[in-house]
Amino acid sequence: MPTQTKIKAFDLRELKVSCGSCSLSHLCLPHGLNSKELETLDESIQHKPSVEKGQALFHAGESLKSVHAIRSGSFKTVVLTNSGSEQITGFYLPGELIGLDGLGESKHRCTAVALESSTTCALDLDDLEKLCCSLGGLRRQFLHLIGHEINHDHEILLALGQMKGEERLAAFLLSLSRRLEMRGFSPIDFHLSMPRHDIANYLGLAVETLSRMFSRMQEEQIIHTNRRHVRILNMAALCTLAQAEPRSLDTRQG
Amino acid sequence: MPTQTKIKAFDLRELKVSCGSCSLSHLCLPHGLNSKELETLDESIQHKPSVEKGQALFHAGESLKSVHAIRSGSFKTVVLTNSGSEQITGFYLPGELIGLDGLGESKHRCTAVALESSTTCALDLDDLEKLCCSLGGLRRQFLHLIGHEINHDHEILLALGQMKGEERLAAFLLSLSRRLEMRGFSPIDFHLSMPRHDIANYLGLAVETLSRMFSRMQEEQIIHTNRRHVRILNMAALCTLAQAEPRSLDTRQG
DNA sequence: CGGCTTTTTGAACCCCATCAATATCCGTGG
DNA sequence: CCACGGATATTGATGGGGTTCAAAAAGCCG
Repeated sequence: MPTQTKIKAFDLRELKVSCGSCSLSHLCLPHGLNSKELETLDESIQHKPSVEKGQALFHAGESLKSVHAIRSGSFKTVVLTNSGSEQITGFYLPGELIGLDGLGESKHRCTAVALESSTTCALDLDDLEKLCCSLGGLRRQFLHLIGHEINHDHEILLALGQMKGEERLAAFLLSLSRRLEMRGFSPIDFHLSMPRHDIANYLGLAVETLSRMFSRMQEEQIIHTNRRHVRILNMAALCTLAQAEPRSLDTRQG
Repeated sequence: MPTQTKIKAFDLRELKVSCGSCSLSHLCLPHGLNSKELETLDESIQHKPSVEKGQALFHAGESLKSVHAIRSGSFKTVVLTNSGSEQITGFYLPGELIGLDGLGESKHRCTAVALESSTTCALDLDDLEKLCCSLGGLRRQFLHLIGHEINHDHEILLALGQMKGEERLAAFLLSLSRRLEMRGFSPIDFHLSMPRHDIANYLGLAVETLSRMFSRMQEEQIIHTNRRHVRILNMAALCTLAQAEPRSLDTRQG
């Protein structure tokens, strides 16, 4: 704890990396930009110090100055009712944009909490808007990322509205698998950065029910799981459960 | 039916109205633009013939050429699983933008079906992008409407994940009430353009359950309802049920 | 009126929430 | 090194909200 501030100061220098050298550029805003355009984008990006596990990147109600691209780690976004109950609206992995929900009222509507020690890049919204005008590729990619956010929400809507507990978990694991694979990780053997409680909330289930679903899918030899570690044993069965096409939750042929 | 084509041809001329004279301009994309800017926007807008009840404005899988602003009537958007079950992701009223979910892959991911005879304005996406560069107000409004779409999705997520049946219905009616009021209609006495079946699907309930919720809220003197007609008798109680602040589902003080 | 869709109501069952208890992991300190 | 406490996760038992099956009632339109 006491040494943390020193480490942070060090990191701040270390983190002065560019979009061009970032391993996530193909997923993030830089996608499709040439090296000159990347330089322009770089100038508007602010590399933030790490957010520690459990800390908030931003809170609901705060005015929206910038959107954040995740560089490492992971986040959850939470909205809450006046009665105090909360709903997790998404989990965010490196390369994904967080804070888009604030565009409506120029004010964050959810709170973003780090699931582990994480780093982000902040993109000033005014700068981003201006850049979008001069860089068509950036504009298109920004809109694509917005579209993905909406699509993702619709997928969960479908899960919450139509699926049974086990199917929801299957869809969740499949979505995670696919996204991890895009980031160069194993799609069949991975670590969950969030506790059961968060997954349950996200999927609209009680923790106990979720735990039973994990156990049942283990009995059915679909997955092997030990706490936060997950290995997918039968991908086909998982897809069937999730009512998805083999090896993909949301990619459609066209 | 046979006379329809003639009527359509007539309507096409009739519908050549401008954003400036549109009663929805304060809610729609024109919001915040001056008269000169409105003219520019008008040139990119295509007034479409009416879509009849049950007809689709666009289908899932079609490539995304434009987004649509609703001018009159109402729509539902539906996503579907491979197993055939479908989930309604939203109901759209005049002044609202439909088709934003397609931004992700430049392809519609949902099907938009008219709930009644409706008219729309089509905005070519390429034109809209270009206009957003020159018209800062338009750009901001476009982003706001996108933000509203995301916020709305998160509200339903909260409803599906946290609320009981009766609470979901309360939240739904309250959201509708507020949106109708913004369009100059009575917020406590209105007509539902969608059947029970659609509301039930949207709220993740069985039709029978939804019908019981309607009946129960009538017994509780919170609403009076006769089929598609709804009158709100006890707004405070409705807000309490929906876990919302009095007279608003999603507006926050700040 | 007759056939259709839409809506409501009834009864039985089931999935899941809830309450309760145990088990496992992890960090801290003895 | 092990003991201890707290957070996390699993498992069991019970009950309730909602689905499902079934059917009647009410509107719509020919």
